[in-house]
Amino acid sequence: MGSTRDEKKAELKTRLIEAAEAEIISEGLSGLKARAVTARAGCALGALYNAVEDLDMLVLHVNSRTIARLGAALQEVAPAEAEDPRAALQALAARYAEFAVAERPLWLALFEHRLGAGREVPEWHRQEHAVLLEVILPHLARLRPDLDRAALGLRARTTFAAVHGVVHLALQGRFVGVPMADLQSEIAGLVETLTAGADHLAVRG
Amino acid sequence: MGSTRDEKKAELKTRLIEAAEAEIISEGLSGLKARAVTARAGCALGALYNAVEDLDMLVLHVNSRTIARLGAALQEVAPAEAEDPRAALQALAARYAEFAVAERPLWLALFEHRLGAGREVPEWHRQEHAVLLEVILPHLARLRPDLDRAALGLRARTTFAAVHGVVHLALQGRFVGVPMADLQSEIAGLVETLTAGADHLAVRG
DNA sequence: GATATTTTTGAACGCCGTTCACAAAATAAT
DNA sequence: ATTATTTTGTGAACGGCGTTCAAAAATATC
Repeated sequence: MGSTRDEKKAELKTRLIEAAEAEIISEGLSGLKARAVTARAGCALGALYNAVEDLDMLVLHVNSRTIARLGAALQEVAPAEAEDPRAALQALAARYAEFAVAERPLWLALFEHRLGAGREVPEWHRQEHAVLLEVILPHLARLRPDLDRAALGLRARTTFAAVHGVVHLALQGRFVGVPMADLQSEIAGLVETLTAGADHLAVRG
Repeated sequence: MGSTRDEKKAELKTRLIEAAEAEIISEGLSGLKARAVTARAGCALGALYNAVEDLDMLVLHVNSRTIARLGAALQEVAPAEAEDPRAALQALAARYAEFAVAERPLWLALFEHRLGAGREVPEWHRQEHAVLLEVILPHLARLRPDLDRAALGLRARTTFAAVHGVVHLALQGRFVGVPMADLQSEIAGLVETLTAGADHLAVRG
């Protein structure tokens, strides 16, 4: 049995990630405590720092799982071969908001977590966010045949960020945010305006 | 001298707010420490809790000043009587992004600060954010005469949040964010698309 | 000047993330 | 099977944090 050690190590890591996920769900990201996580995972406090670098990295692993689920949910709703790009973008935005509302604490952790001073998000995790742009890109490309690849890449980021901003401010309950009751209809209105404008600008050149 | 006491009390509070502002600028919101603030303000640690409720409330006072400056900057750039609503919205969005870039730590504090569990942002501070919507509303109203007052109020929130989202993700340096070098041009493109779409939808009904 | 009130002070408290000397366990070597 | 070696688990201890509070200093009132 040359693999028992690595197996147990990986198992503990998984248990810690799941415990952290559960803690974020019930207590929020700011309520995530090393002692509570290790207690829930059934290990000693110090074991956390053997399994992962520190608490920040544990959050990154939770976020990694969340974004995988989010990406899957988005890819499911609007395949790249979909006929109508406007309908596809509407479906994507609606699904994005649904996910954020349904999994609020985990979705918030995705965007509100900050690494300690001077530390950089590792590249493997940065790349996981690419799916958020990839699901938009093909539909946006059909809508704006006048834009080149580079401009489309930027516009995909901008379009995502616009919808994201509406969802984020609403979920935070900020004064300037849209009330939760109007979130889906406002996002639909925003995407309608964006796609109408895109169509108009593309046709005119 | 019947007023010396209240004067000194208010003076200390001001000094603490200014010290907190300076600390946020140099260390970021997460680098704000009670000991550093009181040292900079030239008072004892405990004095902070006599001047304000706690550190969170001190941040709220800093945010109050920031949003006043931001509101003034926006009102200056696009008076409500401006002729062209599309140009006005472009100018507002550009100015918003400029302010965020120029005062990054303070602007971030405005949107990333969270009160401790269960606590609510006091109403006086919530209302201070209204200016962000008020500067948009008249121009949006001209662009969308088909919408009633309630729908316009919601759409102002949505429009603000869309631009805000692009700026926020860019300033955080997130993977999905637009590169800082392209921020202004992407915001211009977003507003162009939004206003073109709004115009199109309003004309058709 | 004496008394009452308010403000200032900084040591102390409890909680936090993180470390580390040590114990236990698993693997390797003999 | 026994010993040696390496890895993993443990939890007390550390330093830093926001916050509190009894005592001291400062100010107001008479």
